[in-house]
Amino acid sequence: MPELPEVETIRENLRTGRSGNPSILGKTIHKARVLWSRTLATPSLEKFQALIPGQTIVEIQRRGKYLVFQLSRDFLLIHLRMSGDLLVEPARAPLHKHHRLTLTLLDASKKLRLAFNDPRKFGRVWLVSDPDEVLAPLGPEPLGSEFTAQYLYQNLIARRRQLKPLLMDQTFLAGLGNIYTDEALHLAGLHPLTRSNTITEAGTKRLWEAIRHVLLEGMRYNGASIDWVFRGGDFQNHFRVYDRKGKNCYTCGSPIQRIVVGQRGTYLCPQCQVLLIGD
DNA sequence: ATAAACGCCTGACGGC
DNA sequence: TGCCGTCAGGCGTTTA
Repeated sequence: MPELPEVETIRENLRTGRSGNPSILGKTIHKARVLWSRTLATPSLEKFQALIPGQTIVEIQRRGKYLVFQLSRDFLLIHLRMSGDLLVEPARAPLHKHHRLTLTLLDASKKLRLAFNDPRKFGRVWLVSDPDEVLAPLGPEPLGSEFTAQYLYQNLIARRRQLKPLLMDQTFLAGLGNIYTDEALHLAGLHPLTRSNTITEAGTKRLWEAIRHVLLEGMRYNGASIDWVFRGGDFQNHFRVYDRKGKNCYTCGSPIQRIVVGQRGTYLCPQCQVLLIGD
């Protein structure tokens, strides 16, 4: 579900507070409850419940699609996968059916609860002393200084993969998912099945700009809110191709096509994104 | 090296 | 109304 812009939106809301709830920065964790055991990737339940109490939330970072909670001693990493979300609620509120892990937080005035809600149970939580134990395999941040058009070109031509699955490979680039990849490829005028080694420098430049553009646009609209997981974003009203099968391309008017690439629904404009057979 | 198939899960939706 | 197939913002493992 959430891709980089949605994760960034959640991070910002947790840091600054939202809808009546305060920021969770500076709060101390009192108790951990794990309601679906597989949600906890590491360590064991016993160690987790022993290590968490007393640790303060110092800062919240993001790396790719991971949320990285810097605690006073350890790091708490959360990946929301397809359907996860993080909610701040009163500690005494009834437990929602889909809550998988909760942390009660001590506030000066009242008790709060940070709840990991995840209907499909794909999300995972790690408590580690070094975040690189989990994050090391990730590729660069698409909005970071390391990710230049030249870097992208060199790495695209070094492989012979289909563009879309390669862009969604988190070890190649960290943060793009199904929606933003389709949006970026359309904006760049590239077919998702294009072989990465056949791309031109000009095509790479368009792709690099498109990736950054759609991510920044997504963040500007606080991410996309689709399906039953509503988080207040608005980017779903600005999709150019995603979920627009049969509707007209805003650029050329052709009907948007839906194909399957790498087992994922893929939307493209057949007029704007022509597959060039090369190499 | 690359990619397909499948598993992990619940829920919404459309067709009959 | 109920049943069934399909689909869903992700990713790890196995197989080809």
